[in-house]
Amino acid sequence: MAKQTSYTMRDVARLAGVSISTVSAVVNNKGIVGPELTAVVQKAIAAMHFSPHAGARGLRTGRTHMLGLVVQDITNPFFVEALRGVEDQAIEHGYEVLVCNSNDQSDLELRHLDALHTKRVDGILLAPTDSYAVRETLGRDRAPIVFIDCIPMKAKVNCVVTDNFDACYNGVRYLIELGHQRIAVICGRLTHSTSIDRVEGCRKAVQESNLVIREEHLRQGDSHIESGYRIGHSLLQSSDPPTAIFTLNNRMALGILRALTELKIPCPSRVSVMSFDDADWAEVVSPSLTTIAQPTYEMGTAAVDLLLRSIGPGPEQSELKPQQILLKSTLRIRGSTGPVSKS
Amino acid sequence: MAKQTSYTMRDVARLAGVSISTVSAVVNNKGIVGPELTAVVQKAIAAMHFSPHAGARGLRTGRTHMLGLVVQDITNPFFVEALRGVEDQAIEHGYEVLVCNSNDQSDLELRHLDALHTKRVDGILLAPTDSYAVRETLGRDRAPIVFIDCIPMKAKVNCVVTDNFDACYNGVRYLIELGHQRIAVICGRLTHSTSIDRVEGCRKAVQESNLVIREEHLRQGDSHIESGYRIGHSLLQSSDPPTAIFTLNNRMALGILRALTELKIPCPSRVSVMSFDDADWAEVVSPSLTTIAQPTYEMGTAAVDLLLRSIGPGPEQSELKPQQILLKSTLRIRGSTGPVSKS
DNA sequence: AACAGCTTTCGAAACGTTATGATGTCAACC
DNA sequence: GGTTGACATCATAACGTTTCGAAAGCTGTT
Repeated sequence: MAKQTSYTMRDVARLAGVSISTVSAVVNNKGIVGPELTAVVQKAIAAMHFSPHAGARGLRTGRTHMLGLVVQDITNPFFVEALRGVEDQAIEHGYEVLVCNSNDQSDLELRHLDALHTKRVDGILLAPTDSYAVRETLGRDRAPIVFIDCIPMKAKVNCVVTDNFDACYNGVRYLIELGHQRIAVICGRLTHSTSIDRVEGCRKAVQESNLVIREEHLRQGDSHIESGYRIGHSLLQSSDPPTAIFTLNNRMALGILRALTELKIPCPSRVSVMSFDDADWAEVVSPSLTTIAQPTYEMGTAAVDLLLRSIGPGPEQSELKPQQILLKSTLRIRGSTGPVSKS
Repeated sequence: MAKQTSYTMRDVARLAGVSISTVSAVVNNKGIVGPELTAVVQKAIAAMHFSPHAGARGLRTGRTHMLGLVVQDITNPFFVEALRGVEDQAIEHGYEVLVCNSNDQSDLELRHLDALHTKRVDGILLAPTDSYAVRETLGRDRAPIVFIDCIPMKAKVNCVVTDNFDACYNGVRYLIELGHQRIAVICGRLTHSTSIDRVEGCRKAVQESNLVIREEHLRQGDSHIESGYRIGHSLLQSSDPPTAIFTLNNRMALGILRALTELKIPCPSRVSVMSFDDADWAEVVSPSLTTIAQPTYEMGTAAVDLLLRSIGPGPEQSELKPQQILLKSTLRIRGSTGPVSKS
């Protein structure tokens, strides 16, 4: 018959004929229990399939060994890859990860943050949907936070991000070297530092060559295929279409590609396409997609490292100064970009 | 100065000038506290940003309001989509989800399962890597489990799966109707009920038309692009290549597509390609990919519903009989499949 | 006046751990 | 032979909730 409830240390202690404290000491490898007693206790533990109650332990120690990860959109492979990094690094250090998808809704994000606080996670990794909303809760005596992918405006906080400015600067320079002068940029929401920095990077490269990004060539999308498709159509059918399109997110690039096929515009001979974020299909899609690849997995692991450092070993809220870790991206040149067509 | 630790009900009680039990009653909306006192307490709660300590609560009530989700491979968009369903449905019912990626390693899977038990999650959703290994721990007095995507061999358990047999039967029938006679099938690991059922479905359709799947046309892959690519190469360069390739996983289809482009074999005019699992890129890739789409998100929500039902309202392990929920898939015909070439 | 039956509030005992200080044992030292 | 210290074990008090039964304050009935 199935037991209603698991065994406790009390049960183990009784079976082993020792005190509860001794069991506890064995479970936690304190190394202060004699070898023969240790063996007896371990046998009892094994026999009962005892496993300590993390809740009770957390109540006592103030540590839950759980980390919270809140992402804007788990549908985006970028965040999945980051999640992998986070999880691997977390379990490496004996932590579990509570994953929350805020689905691009700022209210849901706040609800998740509250829930994580209630669960008393030891730390939070946050790719914010709405950095303004989040900042308000920041001051409270909550778990330390590390931001990923995005720096909440002006705030001095721990974060791990790509060098977005640099990456875009280099990407656009590459396009310019191919001879492109009319470059369109499709960005994400401009409330995000991520988008802002990327656009700035593009601007810098363009300005250095005495070019500009025309007003009508800077578009804002929502990071889904559809929006790329829509914007692609509009861009390509305009009176003076760009010769290169730079998408700041790879799913939008898929939309562009679809628009191109539909309109029978050859790529890259007529229009080049380049995209932020690599993907496993980038190589396979036709034409294969030139991308700027972020070290996404490493972003996850680095964020956990930083977080764990700021959690510290004991319950003391060690006040280290906030760190911003900048990761380098790499340009992966493939088939979708080429020299500008002589028209 | 930041507090070391959050406020407790004791603090709230003191501030509101009431007893702890009263605070508890208010927090839990027991509806037994007078209106004016309720207001006072709520004010105190708000003022202190009090949030109850879930660990302590769980210790007392035996419920943690956490669900564990263990998947083989979070890299696979299929599981991400299921995860979305799980999460949405979970928070809908006031649960959080602890996500674990077992990375196709059975030992890691068991470690996750142990960790979840230690955390005393109220229930577990499991897409098993190794259903044999898992079954051993099953009997113990642990949280109820619902399997997703895969039925652990012969065991009578709760699960939510696609009607894999049926889906493949229909898919292959469609290929046969197009005139294909030499159909290759690339399956996943045959220790999985999923793979087995799918292959059986293919076999049935083929046999009904007095055809066979040749030995050398039934290959086993590992669900990653590379393996599709490798197998594709080998299949296409064999002396008597198939006219249609059916991949039981969509990333392998990407590999096939790459092999086709590389070998300059036109699709679908020379070889048709069909794949299990839909993807957002399926429409965009060229040729667009014919797929069998599983209702993945619904698989997640249905699994949570089933799990929550078997958790029941109280701590009593309600012994409902195990249910197997079968979901229907749909065939999405696109550009990668066509009539067999007259050779 | 005494009591019964409500309703509202409270006190105290769990829940399963860990940590601290106390107790007991034994060997070694003067 | 006592004192010291080192070591191994234990009893007990937290940790922050929920829950149960008791207490207190009413209203209405006998």
